[in-house]
Amino acid sequence: MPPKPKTELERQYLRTLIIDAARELFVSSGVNAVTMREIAKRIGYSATSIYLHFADKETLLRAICDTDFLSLATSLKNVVLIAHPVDRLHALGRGYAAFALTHPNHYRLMFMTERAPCDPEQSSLQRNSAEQDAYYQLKTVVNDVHQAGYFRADLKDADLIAQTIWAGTHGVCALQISMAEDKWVNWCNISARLQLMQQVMMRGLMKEST
Amino acid sequence: MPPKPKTELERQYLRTLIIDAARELFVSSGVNAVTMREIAKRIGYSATSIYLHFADKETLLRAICDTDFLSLATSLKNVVLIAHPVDRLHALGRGYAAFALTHPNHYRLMFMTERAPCDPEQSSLQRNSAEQDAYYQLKTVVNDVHQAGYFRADLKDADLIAQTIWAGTHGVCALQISMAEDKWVNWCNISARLQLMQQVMMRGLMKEST
DNA sequence: ACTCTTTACTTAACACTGTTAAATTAACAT
DNA sequence: ATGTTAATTTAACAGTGTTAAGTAAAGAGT
Repeated sequence: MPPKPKTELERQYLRTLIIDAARELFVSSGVNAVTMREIAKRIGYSATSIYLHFADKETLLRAICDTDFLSLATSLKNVVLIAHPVDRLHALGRGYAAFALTHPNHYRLMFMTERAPCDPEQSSLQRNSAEQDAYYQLKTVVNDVHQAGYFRADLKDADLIAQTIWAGTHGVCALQISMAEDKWVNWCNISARLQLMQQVMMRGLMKEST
Repeated sequence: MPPKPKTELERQYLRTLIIDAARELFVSSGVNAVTMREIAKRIGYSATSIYLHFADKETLLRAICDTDFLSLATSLKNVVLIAHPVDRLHALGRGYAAFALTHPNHYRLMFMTERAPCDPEQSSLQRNSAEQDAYYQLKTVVNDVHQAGYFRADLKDADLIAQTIWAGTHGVCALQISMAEDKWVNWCNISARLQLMQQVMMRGLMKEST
């Protein structure tokens, strides 16, 4: 049943219909379970129709990624309401980890999967936006803590500090996601691991107080 | 050209021939480039012959993994020669990161890829061996440092400490491997990131000295 | 010497994948 | 009524992991 010329809005609608179906599939069964034919079946189209909206599977996955980056940033947006900058940093870490562990498949796709490097030029997201760029959010809070004079005197590069904090949290989450079921290691409780990592980061980066 | 009955030794030889060919392929081109047919072509056999030695591709990859776990442990073996336990811990971290960054494809396969959980029972490696188990090596050194009284008083669980140190180093390496090319983030020098992480870990975990 | 079994291996085939080329069919413009 | 255009589908290609069925060589038994 072949239809009529479509408005831009209708195209947009179909586009998000595809993305949503693809999401749903891969959230529950991982990226390998997502096949073009399966996505198509879900939305009642044929597989080739997807190619009218996305150049290939990689591009489609990237589009999912983009919406996920946005939802990560959105979920972290409220930390700016917290008064004390160090508390903000803590909250950011907890929020980030919560996102990673409640959406492991998304997290894997966003930060752990081999993929063509993201080109900020052609992303739908805005860089250095407090609403859309989680890395910018982190860097902002790091800057706040820095300005407030909490970091050790020898730490001056906000990017370096931010990337180290990120790496620490990412390390705990990533190991949890890909190795938690592995019986070789006697894994401790994930909350304990997260908490100690936060503690270690803070103690390691900040001046010794009291 | 169909051959004759083979001795156990000949079977072993062919097995490692397959593993080596598969390694070579995936070291240079990543796991997706490794196809059964391509491996077979390399060693002059047909694809189905591989199934006489490995149940499926997953099992073959796991076998590669096992040899890589061994080579990681081997590369770290010499740190026991270092006299001071804290220096040992440092060296372990550096050695681990060096392995990760010089063998990114292996590292990805070992620690970042979705796969059926490793069952220690049927691994060819020995757990809790100073020569074959990198996690055991780490835990041993952590215990040494603990016994020498360097860790903060509230830190008592050697597994938790070891897993946190691991996560920190893993975080830096993993982000480097999957995101280094990403232009969204203004990445600092990888050595600087590694060094700061080590520093932060040490400062965060150990008593304040001098 | 001739069979018979076992073993190592290959070819053929299946069911699936992403992707492209070639129809098909509906709506619109003239 | 005709032609054009756009949305969609079916058919097909080249590739994947994997299995079933065949083939040929070596050795054992008589």
